[in-house]
Amino acid sequence: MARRNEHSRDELREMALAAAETLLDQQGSEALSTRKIATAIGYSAGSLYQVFKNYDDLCWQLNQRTLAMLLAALDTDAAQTLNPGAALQRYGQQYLAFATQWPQRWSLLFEHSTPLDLDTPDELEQAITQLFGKIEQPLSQLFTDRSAEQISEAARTLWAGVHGIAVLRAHNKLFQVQGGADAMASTLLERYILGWQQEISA
Amino acid sequence: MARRNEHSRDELREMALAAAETLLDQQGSEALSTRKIATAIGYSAGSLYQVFKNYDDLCWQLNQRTLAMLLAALDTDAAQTLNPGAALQRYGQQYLAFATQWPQRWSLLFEHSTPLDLDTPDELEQAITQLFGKIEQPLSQLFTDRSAEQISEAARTLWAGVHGIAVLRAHNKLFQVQGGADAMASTLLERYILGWQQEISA
DNA sequence: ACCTGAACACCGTTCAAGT
DNA sequence: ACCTGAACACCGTTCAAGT
Repeated sequence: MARRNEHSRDELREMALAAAETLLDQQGSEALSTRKIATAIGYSAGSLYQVFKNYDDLCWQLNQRTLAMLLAALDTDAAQTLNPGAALQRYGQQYLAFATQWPQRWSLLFEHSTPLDLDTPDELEQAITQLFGKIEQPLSQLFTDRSAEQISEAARTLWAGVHGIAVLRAHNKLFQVQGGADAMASTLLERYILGWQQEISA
Repeated sequence: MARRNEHSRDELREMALAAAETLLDQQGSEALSTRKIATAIGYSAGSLYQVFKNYDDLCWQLNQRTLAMLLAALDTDAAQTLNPGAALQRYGQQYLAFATQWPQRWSLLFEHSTPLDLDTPDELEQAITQLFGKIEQPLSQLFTDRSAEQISEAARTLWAGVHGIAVLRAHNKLFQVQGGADAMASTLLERYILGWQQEISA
């Protein structure tokens, strides 16, 4: 049957991704399925394969959108008006706030691992580089006489640290204190920076 | 058919968990299934429900075993012969090494989230408390005049930080430098401690 | 060209029926 | 009491057939 052509390929793709995001937010990644997405937009499951290579590809496209949202949530303009230390603190809080606001999208972004592949979408890599760049900027203001490699390693370390706090909070059961994540991220950043300055002066 | 009774309940349970671990190590959590486990031990899938409440329960029991292994991998006896800073460094390296050696079991432990449940196995909570205790011990040697709450928060923060590094390395694509994780964990611990000492003396 | 519905090979889970 | 095999309600994916 059928030859509806009511929607262009791009429209279909957009509808599918939007429906997937709603399902993801409401029911979690475990409950997400091609059949549910198709039903939600009034198409058959087979139609999705016009627009997505497979389910894995669909997840990557979701993750790309999530990463774009995350980058937008890290407000670089406002950070640049602050002193470097405060800018880092602000990024950390914004990162934790994002993970709180979009727990399911954020989980999919970091837990969906493509099995043994060559690809790793190029646009995703670029977005991650952009994310690190944001953190490197205030760091290089604070540590002017450190090499780019050292700044880069510190940015990755601090981001991993805040990420770890967000991960453990997202999976609950690891902190009894409820509002502790913000304070933990704050002291992590503060003490790391203080400690690094100490190293330099030594 | 059948009334074999060749194995006791405990034997069946042990066989199933061992087979599940092998499948998990070889094919990852995505490919793990009750049907494959049952086939591997020569039983029907239905038999597993004698011994496990459901698939989720099976995963929890796997995770409990993984957590016991992890605790054993953090060698407390040896750490106590070291100075506190070195002991923390050693725990960090052992944690990263464990995540490298058992990537699939370690992933399941931290990514398997039980959906909206009341339970959270008690034994798991206890094991986590034990894990934090190991980190608190050297920390309280280094910071004798800090409260138990402050030591506890620092232990959780440092562990979350090292965990974040392990998570991002496990999912690749976030670090170009390959051997960087060990160095990152090392500087994270060192600078945090140095920074905290700075705070105190201020 | 676009879309569907049936088909295939998988899931977790239950339960009547067999020993 | 223990265990199975069929059944049920789901999956992702493909593809002949329809418009």
